[in-house]
Amino acid sequence: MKQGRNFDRKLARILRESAELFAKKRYDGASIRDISTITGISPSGLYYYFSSKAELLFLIQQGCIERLLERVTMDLDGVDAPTDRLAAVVRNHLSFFAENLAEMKVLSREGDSLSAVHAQEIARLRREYSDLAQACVCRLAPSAPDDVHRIATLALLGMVESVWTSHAPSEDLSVETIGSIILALFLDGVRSSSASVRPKSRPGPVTIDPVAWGPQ
Amino acid sequence: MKQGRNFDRKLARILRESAELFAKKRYDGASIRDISTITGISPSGLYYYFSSKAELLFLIQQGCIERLLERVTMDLDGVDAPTDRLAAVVRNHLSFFAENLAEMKVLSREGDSLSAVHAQEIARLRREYSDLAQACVCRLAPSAPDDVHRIATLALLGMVESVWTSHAPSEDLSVETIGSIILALFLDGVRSSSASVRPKSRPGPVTIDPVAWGPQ
DNA sequence: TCGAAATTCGAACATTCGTACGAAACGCCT
DNA sequence: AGGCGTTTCGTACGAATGTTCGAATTTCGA
Repeated sequence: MKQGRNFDRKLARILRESAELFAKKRYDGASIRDISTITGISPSGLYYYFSSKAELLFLIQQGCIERLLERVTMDLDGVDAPTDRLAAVVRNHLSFFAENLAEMKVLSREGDSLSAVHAQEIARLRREYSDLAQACVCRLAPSAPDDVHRIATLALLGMVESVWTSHAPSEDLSVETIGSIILALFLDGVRSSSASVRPKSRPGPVTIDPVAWGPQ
Repeated sequence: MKQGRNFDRKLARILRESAELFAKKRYDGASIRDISTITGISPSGLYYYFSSKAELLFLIQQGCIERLLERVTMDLDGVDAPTDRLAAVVRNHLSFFAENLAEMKVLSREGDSLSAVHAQEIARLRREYSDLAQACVCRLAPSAPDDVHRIATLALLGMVESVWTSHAPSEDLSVETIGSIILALFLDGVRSSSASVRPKSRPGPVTIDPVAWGPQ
């Protein structure tokens, strides 16, 4: 046997805990010895699971965006109406951010610090995701020029990201409410969306009700 | 004489050139010796102008956001119509970003890495700016609840920021065009704003910083 | 021109970093 | 139980980091 049964599981744990440390202290601010402390594995022992610190960062980012891509693809499957497709993208991006806060922070903040080949692979996956979102935007406003599609897509993803990176973790707004606000904002703007947002919803579970996401 | 005449001028030069290095290689990635190289001042000589590397970062961020605040305040002076006020905020934020790309990247990406007292001062200035923008959003949609105002403001500033930080290097869109797109997007949403954006204005192109995603 | 204040520098310090290496401990299969 | 491949660790190395300090140099008013 090349690797034991627990190899993948233990690596996954290292990636998860390292991601949380990177999210809290940044990539450069968290040393291998810090990771050793929180994982309980000696510094040299860690190198049995990855070959360099930069590769550790790459594995975190790669796993994160691959899961993000996989989930949005599943969520879009069978959805046809342009508005519904965009709603699915927003809902997916937002809830994935909420459920993988550490990894997504690392993904969005530590774009550098990668070797050239690793950076290229991450860039490829990011573009794949961005293109997927842009296609939804494009179908929603077919008459607009492509420049608008590009800027609007960038803006949409940036909206969600900025809300999560500069949002205090203990806010009382639910993911559903924030999603409704952002979706209404993106679809119809501040002026007409101000009245369409429903008042504070019941403190429901973190899972999202797909039906409640229409533009009403 | 306590300080020579050139002290402030030379410090300003150090801050500007350091900001560009921080924007390119991040705060942790740029060493004092790197700054020494690009400024032509020996490492120890730099410490005549600041007392620590963290203070250097603080001075960059403080100067940047203070100038940003000063300019948006001037731009808003005498403007009454809510729509015009928001347009002023968007245009100011966007053009300031374009003209101070390095400093703004440092301001938005290196929020940590500051001592507690320095971080508090920067946070205060940031909140001052954010409150100013939120007041404009509030006047634009008075009937919306405050939660919507907060999210919408966060989203608006995040849109602009994400456009600048993840802009593909080969874009030829002018600042005015991007501003029009974002403003229309924020006011009326994708659906109705797609037709309201003028096709392609002819103000001069904007030089865009390369990289951000290329091999480090 | 002289001397004090302002400015610059070279050299070195103590840490911390990522990582390599060889040996030890572990677990599984026959 | 024996033995082999997997996993873990202690130790140490070379490089790079932020910063200090005393001396050298420059600047400029009197």
